[in-house]
Amino acid sequence: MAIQQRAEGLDGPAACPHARAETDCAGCKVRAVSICAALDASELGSLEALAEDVHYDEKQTILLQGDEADAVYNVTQGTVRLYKLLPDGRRQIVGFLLPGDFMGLALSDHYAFSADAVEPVAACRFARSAFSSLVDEKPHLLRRLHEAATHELSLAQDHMVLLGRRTADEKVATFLIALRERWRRLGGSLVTIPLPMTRLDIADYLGLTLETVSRTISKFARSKMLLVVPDGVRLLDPTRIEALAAD
Amino acid sequence: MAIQQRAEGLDGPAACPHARAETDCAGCKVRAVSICAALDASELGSLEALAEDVHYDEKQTILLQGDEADAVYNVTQGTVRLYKLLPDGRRQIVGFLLPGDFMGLALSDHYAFSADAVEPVAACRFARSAFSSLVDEKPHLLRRLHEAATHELSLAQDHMVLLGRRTADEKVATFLIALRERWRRLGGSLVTIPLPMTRLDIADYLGLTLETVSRTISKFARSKMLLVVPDGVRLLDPTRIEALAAD
DNA sequence: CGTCAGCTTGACTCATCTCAACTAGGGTGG
DNA sequence: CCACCCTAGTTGAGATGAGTCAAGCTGACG
Repeated sequence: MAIQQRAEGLDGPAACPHARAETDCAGCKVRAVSICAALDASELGSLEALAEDVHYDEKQTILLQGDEADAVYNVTQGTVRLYKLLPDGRRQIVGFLLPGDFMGLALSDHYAFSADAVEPVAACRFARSAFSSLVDEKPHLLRRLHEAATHELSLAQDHMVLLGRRTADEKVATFLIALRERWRRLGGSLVTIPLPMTRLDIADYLGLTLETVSRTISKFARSKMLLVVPDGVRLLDPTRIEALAAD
Repeated sequence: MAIQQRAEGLDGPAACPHARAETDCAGCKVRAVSICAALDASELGSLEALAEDVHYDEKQTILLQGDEADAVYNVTQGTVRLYKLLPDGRRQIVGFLLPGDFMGLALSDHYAFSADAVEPVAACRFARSAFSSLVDEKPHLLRRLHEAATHELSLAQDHMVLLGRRTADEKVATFLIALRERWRRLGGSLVTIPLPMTRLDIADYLGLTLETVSRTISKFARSKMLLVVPDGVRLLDPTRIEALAAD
């Protein structure tokens, strides 16, 4: 089952956040879908020299908003939530990272959001200064980074539409369809959508409460649009969900 | 008064969207705050050769989502709204552009949003192909573009927090304080905030209805936090508004 | 076997929306 | 020059989608 597949490959108990391990870009499963695809074999070598393989446990913090941005990351396994907090604790999740996704596009001095592991995560970590120098040397890597940033910006604008103008039903449906598409690109199923994040995570991503998310998913299940399975949902009538998610 | 200042300088009745006019980058009032600040005098010359001075009337469409992206723009005067529409007509404004702001950061094939003039607008228009070539030749221009894109992304994430997790009062207060800061950088007043956009525009930016925006502003006025003036507001008690906008 | 985090469901509340009436300017044409 | 209209804004009264509070369920884990 697709859900279990994602948990495989985590090499043993070495889930320490700073485990040094030899990085193997050539054999990297997510290279084709990541920033690294911009590089040729020799450039990959210089990137590999910079990379440090790091692992994080479920719920472990990867970085905090406001901290000095001393590294950028490329997620290779697991799911990461990126979020911002208001002073009183209200949280808005601004995105989920899946394998192949890059964190730290801004190359700025301080992180603009916090990040932690939704489930066990593996990532390539690059010292910011070294990565930044590499970017300065390789304009096409910068171009790729810029493309990634503007793609992110476009997704952010789509998410604004969702947060500002869509109903709870539409929000949940849109979330499921978009997530299905992302898993599909990573070789996932078209009908079973893994949901490694909690209902609260989904709620904080969609601008809802966890109860509303739960009720909405239950309603979809009651009307036979989907089936709730452990750590995910299975779409029974994708057409109706897609209709709710339209545009 | 700051509000009238912004209307000045529009050269006469030539408000046709494609009026050719000699562009004068060296004497440009918004150069220091725009993308163009990345260029030296000689580079400015090659940019100037590409630039076309265009004007738009109030409410005039500048570009439409989905259209082939044949140009990028730098706004020099006026205010532009960027927005996305849902199939049933619901609208989310994803941003307002003020003088100095760049439109078309993505350098992509098709526009991701629509844009029209809130009030009379003047802009420098660059053919995308020519601009893209210039970017390829000048890595530091690309770097500047990337910085602008990641800054936009950061603002977009802040806006997600606002849309997903803030109350109507907080939304309006945050909008006013952020807009004041933007006008201030352009030499505007600290107490009078010009609001060239309608209540409906503000509502569609904040994920509210125009009635809620109007009521909220009236409430702020009733509690002596601000004074409603023609085409804007004057802050009487900035501290309390800032408190509502905190973080 | 008890505890606890995650999830579901119900009953009730409330912030915001909807519908509607009314006011104030600004522009236009008779 | 005034009457009309149209857009923008304000305000009220009532409706409602989503939130809040609370109880209970379930499976994982020590």
